[in-house]
Amino acid sequence: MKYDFTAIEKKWQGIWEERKCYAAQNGSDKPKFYGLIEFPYPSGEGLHVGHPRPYTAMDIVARKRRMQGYNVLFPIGYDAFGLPTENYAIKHKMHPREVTKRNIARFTQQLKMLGYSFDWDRVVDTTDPEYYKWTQWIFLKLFENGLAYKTKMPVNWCTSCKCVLANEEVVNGVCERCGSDVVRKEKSQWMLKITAYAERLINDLDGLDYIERVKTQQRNWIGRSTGAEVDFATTAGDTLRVFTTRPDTLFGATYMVMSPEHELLKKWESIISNRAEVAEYQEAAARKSDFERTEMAKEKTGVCLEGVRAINPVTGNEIPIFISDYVLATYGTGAIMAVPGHDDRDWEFAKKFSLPIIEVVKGGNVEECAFTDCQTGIMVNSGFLNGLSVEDAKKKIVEWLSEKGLGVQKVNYKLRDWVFSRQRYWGEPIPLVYCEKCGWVPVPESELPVLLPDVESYETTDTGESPLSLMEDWVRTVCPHCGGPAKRETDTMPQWAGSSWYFLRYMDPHNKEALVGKDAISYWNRVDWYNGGMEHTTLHLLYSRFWHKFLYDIGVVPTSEPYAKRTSHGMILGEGGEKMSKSRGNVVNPNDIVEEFGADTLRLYIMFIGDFEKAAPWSSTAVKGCKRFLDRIWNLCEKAVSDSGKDFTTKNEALIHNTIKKVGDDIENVKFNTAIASLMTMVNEFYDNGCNKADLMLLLKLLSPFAPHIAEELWEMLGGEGLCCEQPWPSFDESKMVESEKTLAVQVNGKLKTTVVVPSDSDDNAVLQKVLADEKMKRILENMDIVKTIVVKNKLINLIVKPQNS
RNA sequence: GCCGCUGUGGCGGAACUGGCAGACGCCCGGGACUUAAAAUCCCGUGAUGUGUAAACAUCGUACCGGUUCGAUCCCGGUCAGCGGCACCA
Repeated sequence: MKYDFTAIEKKWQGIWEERKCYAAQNGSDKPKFYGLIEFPYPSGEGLHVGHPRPYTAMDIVARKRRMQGYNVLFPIGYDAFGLPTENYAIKHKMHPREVTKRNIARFTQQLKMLGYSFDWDRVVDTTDPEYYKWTQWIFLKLFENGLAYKTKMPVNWCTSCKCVLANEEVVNGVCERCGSDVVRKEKSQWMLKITAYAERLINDLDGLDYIERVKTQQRNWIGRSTGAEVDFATTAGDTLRVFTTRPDTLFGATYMVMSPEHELLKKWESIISNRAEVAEYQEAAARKSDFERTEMAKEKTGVCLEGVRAINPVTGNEIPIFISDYVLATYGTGAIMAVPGHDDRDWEFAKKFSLPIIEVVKGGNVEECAFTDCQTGIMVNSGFLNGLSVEDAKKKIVEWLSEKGLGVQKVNYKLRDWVFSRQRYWGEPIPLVYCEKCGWVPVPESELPVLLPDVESYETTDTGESPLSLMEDWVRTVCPHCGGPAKRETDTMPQWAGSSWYFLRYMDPHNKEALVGKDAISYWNRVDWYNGGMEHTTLHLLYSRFWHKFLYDIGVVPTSEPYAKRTSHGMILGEGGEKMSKSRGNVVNPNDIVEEFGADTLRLYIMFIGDFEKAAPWSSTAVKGCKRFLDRIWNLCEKAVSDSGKDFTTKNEALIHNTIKKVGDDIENVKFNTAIASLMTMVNEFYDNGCNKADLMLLLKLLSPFAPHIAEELWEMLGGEGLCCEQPWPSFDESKMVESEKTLAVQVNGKLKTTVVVPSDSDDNAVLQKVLADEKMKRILENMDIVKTIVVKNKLINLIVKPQNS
């Protein structure tokens, strides 16, 4: 009989579904395991060959855990709000809901085709009102707790999407999604105060089992720096406050710089004598996008304020104040003290404007360039700090400043609050109404969800308002507080909203009373293992940690972190090593692979392709190797059935036990490629030295997480009881892992000469005698004295020799 | 500029804690089976050199140097590539 993968895969998918093999039990006595993958955005293109990489990986883990006796929650859902769907709907004059429904149906069919052990009774869809009701509920709680606020501010505006973007969505000055220019625009926006959680988001990383590069990237993004705020008196009478990480260099501060947007400038308008020049500079800066501002970074520009000067608190010197766009309004206090001797930017600026440069940390030549390598060193030209180390100087100056009431220690973060409104249709409506009398009022919980109205057109408006703003009947409402006339908020939430808590809903997806029931959350607790892409590290992963911490604070969830463990997979590249994309025409469709080779081969290949954590190029020829491997197993099993009278003996017991251990360990360490390689080695061994039925059944159990369909079919063919996927995971016997004989490397002066076979754990002398008896070694050692012998047990022997009589 | 990662055959990639570099797979070559092809099975396959051959020698993990009996692995330096952040004071 031939390996008819198409029929076999259909057959077992049907059986698994019918028996509900993969349904998770809430409140079971078994130990629980919650494995999570990032739910897909159901795009119109359907599943891409990149999707199966993380899915198969976690499916393997989930299947192994079930065999190990765990009650496993391995869910799937759809992150279905978002712009591509909306744009497609506009173009084809369909309702986004219809487009979404169609795309989800396609994804579901494709995912089922790959044989994933998802619990299909727990599917969530972020666009389902039963789901987004709770997204809105969380927003209301954030609002009630002062973590959602509306403010007029310069925002990132995508010129093509006609929509506001979060900082995290702007990449190199362009829109992360469409690549169009992003400009700054003053708009009134809903914001979430993620900065209030900056410290906890950074500190709590320490206790998590995340791969290091995820932690590093999040730390960099949050960007903590410790320093001090220092107040400078000015001749105008006002205090100019700055943030610095180097208060120790205060004696070297020879001028100040304010951002062009600094609010003191308005106040000083009347006393600045060159206000026309200042105003011109401010306007020019405002016209530039953030991107242009950084592009211009090469050449420093600025204007010196005439009529106001600052006073350096330690030297008492009057120093000039400049405005320059190299100082950001949004970081620190929007003003700096410039220490040109020890900061590249300040140095460059000082040179251009001929400002004094003072060395305050010994070690460089500040006339040549700024001496920035000064985290350690000795203070000079610094009055009462002279002779101190940088470290001591920092302490002393902060003490001195706080005594005088001129400064305090201060921690700053790069992280900004999260711009949470979008001017688009296909998102969750923000559940607030605006009343002239009462201001912003939350929609009562009992009235959730606030449903998306059916609009005629989803086109973006020319005014930059949400399409919902044109639905006057929907917008007009009554104030829940005073009953007077009020208007609904017409902006919607960003795509990241629904994905910030979806893993909680999986625990209890049909609950109508709460986003997750108390019993469900106390049983499942949190995600044990979450695998996802690096591209979400500073977006979804950070946002969802933030929401989870908030939900913890208000008592909804029992843990302050949502995910105990985070791993990440590399991208699947096109055949030539380039990124797979429609425009390059190198996209591989999983349907084609499944049709030609079967889902098991695709699953196996996508895991065998290379290091899971690194990018790997697709190879259409290498896929065949995995198909061949399955064919070889198929043939072995067929032979075992027809030769059932004969009893083969397994010669290599150690190999079997080593393979069990290796496959198990490799799965835990996301080394799927080497796990498969060791299964291949095992099969090769069976071909060389024979095997019996029991050996094959053991092989099938190890294979089943990787290639579950063929494993079931062959399990049945060999007369196995029950389902292969429900067998206990094989255990290994440590004592049987050691081989009776070892092949040792024999080196002379560190160079390999030959090998010898000795019984395991032979003592050093026995090894040496064996080596000395070897014909080849006799030849080599002729006329040589052995000076030293090094033996590494069961591994190698190294003889250090020198010629005789020398 | 700063932070992080990576560099191994024709290709994808292995190598535990410093101990036989190249597992496993692809490609390629040879053989068996076949009328033939495909499929399958068996053998070979880092480079160079010597040898009819079995075999042997030398070189080899980006490059230069160091530590060590022994280095893909540790240390110092250089080069190249990838990713993140980027005027964050």
